[in-house]
Amino acid sequence: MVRQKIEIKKIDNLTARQVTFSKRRKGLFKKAKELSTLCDAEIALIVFSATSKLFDYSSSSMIHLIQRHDYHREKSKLGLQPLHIQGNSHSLLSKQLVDLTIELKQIKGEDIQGLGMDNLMKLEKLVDGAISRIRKTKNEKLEDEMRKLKRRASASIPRSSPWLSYLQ
Amino acid sequence: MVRQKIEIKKIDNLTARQVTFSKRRKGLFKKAKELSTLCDAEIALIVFSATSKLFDYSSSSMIHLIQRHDYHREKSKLGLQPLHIQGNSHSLLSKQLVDLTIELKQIKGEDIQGLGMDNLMKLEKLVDGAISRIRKTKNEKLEDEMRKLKRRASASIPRSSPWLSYLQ
DNA sequence: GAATCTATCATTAGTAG
DNA sequence: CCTACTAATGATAGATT
Repeated sequence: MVRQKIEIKKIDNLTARQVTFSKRRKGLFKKAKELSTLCDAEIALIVFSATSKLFDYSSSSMIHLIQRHDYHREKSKLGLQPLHIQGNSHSLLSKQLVDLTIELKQIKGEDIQGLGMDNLMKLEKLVDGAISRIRKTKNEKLEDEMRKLKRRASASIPRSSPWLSYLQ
Repeated sequence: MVRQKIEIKKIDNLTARQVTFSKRRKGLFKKAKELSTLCDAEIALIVFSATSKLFDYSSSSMIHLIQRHDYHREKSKLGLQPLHIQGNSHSLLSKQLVDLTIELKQIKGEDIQGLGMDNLMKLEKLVDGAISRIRKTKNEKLEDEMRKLKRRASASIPRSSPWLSYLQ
């Protein structure tokens, strides 16, 4: 038989429904992954079959995405409680977590599309500072190692040894 | 121009990425709804754009699905706590908070005395990547502004206007 | 159930408005 | 930010194994 266009309502036939579920589920997950890759989006997808089997996918961590989702709702829908976090200390923690996560991502140079020029320049300055501190520390450590090496060397080798003179 | 098959990796061009995001996101939500209807499945879909905008869909209640998801994890991954339902998740949250805070400090180049050479070099690499991404984004934004300006200019000003020719 | 096939339908890249 | 267009790619219904 040739393929028919189907109407979007529950498929009556059990076997046909299961087959379609398996095929379309696969397609859906594929599309979700593609969107995440192509457009740098964070995606969480949860699917329960009619028989309560779980299938899920998340481009990063499911907990993080779900918390971010809550956080968003909390912010936007005035005063609406985050959905599954009880008590204020908890939601405060979760808010801090989301804020920190965002800050961290931005410092890593991710999720910065939404920033304006001014914030981008602030970020650049911050990261510039970071890298110079990191390099400074690296150099200090290197010099430290050098000094140790040198001390050990001059203790066990005659001072006149020519191949170490460049350290002195 | 004729359509090309595209490879699944992050789209470079900012505008193209946004357009594709909008189109494919629409398609993804449609497919999710269809699957839910056709096969009687429960589905939750959360999408964050690169600019941190939230889009979501749930065939029933989001909270219900998320809790069901947690419950499933709890059962299957021996003893792993449900992620955001009271009780111990509090300590889990605060541990994450502490870890994140430390990571953030170190990326800013603070509190790095205790690190070894290997970790310092990893940090340097990370921050190097960050700064180039930040600069790239800055440039994209600049170019975008330029393009807009240019378009507006050529639309409202006779093409022969000499003082804008450098933009063309 | 899963894999394969293929005619058909559905989505979308590239572009313009 | 949409909407619309079109040619091409991609997904899948229905059947078979």
